[in-house]
Amino acid sequence: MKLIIDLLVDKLGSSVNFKSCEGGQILFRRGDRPHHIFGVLEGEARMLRYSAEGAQIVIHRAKSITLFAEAALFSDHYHCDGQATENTEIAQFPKKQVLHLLQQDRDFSLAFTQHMAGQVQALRFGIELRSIRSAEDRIIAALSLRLGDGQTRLKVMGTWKDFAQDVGLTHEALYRALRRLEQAGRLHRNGMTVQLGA
Amino acid sequence: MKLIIDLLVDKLGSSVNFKSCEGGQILFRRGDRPHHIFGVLEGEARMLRYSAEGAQIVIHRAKSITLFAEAALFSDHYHCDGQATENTEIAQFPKKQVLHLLQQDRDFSLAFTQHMAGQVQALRFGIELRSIRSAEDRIIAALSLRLGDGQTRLKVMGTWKDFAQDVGLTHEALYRALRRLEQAGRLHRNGMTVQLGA
DNA sequence: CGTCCGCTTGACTCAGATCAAACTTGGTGG
DNA sequence: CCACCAAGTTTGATCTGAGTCAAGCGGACG
Repeated sequence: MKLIIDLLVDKLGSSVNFKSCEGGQILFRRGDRPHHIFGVLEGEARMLRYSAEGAQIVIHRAKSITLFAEAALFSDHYHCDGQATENTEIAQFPKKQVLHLLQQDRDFSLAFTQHMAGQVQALRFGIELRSIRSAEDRIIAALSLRLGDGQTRLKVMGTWKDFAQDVGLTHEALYRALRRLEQAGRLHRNGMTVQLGA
Repeated sequence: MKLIIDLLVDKLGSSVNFKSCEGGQILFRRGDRPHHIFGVLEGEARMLRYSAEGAQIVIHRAKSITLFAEAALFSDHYHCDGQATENTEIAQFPKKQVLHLLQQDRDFSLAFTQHMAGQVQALRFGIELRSIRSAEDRIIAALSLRLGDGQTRLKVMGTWKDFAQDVGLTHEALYRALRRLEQAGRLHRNGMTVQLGA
């Protein structure tokens, strides 16, 4: 199945606005009228708010090939700042037209809903995952969920450092836990390929 | 704005199936054909999978007045087990009819998408929140986000114990951090009402 | 050839988890 | 009206394991 970003690009055609941003560049400010929702094609964007004390609060780090600020579709103002973390390629999708699509194009609407449902599912697990205190159990849980039905091997996407981020550990903690898991025979690995169990 | 569960109940009328479940009761099993999506009206339901080693992995704890297993709308099988954690009131929404609504009822479809977008937003922040190591900063961040624009006071919903769960702390750690915040003058509280800053 | 970055390991610290216990508070029922 | 129970709240002592800082290795890539 197709990425929702690609689907949006297909459907909206020339209305999509591609943009190269430098690190730190502001995409929108809290309170602005939202005219777009966004996709990160390359790099990273952050959603920020500020505490009563003025400290930055990171709401979300949008990584490559993901949509963000979708909630702006249903609001008359952004509820946080959006900023490119580093040099980043952004796609801007006009809110008005996306809403129009959602209302007029049933296939798109369903695909969009499906995408959101998948996100919700993944994010919920992300939270439960982070409530597993032990690094080893957390890793086993994260990997187990990526396994198919009777499967016991899988190839982890990206680097182990990325994986550490995904599961909410420092890379050091991850490497150590992996080693312990290997020593205990609970897991074997070869590069990015992992074998659970014996 | 109306809760999505109430909207579903309104729209689907008598097709909605209400059900009282005892703790431990199975709602569906992984691999079953999904005929429903669910809402928790009272109590709690869990989504479970199992690691290669046979250990339970909690995917999600669905609390009161929330929808769960939405992803089943777009799958021909449940990808995890669903179980009532305790005595629980469940609403069962027939998948077929929900899909029909999504396709035929533009208002509902948009409301559903809006609901999912809100969920995604909240869950993303839940994850970022949990990456704040310090209990104090975590609490400030969680509270700050619940504040309106120029606001500085708010009433926390539920008990402090619930709040501790929400932000991923033990209640002990929460109470201690609250005390430190009060002593430092970063926060004042009176029951469930909190004043940020001086 | 040199630089960058992922990978790996070591030593140390500390804040939150855990276990335990006491004290509120609200509601129930006799 | 009070005894009682359940659940939230609060505090203390202790422990543990992930974070942090630091350093070294090795492969990829220009």
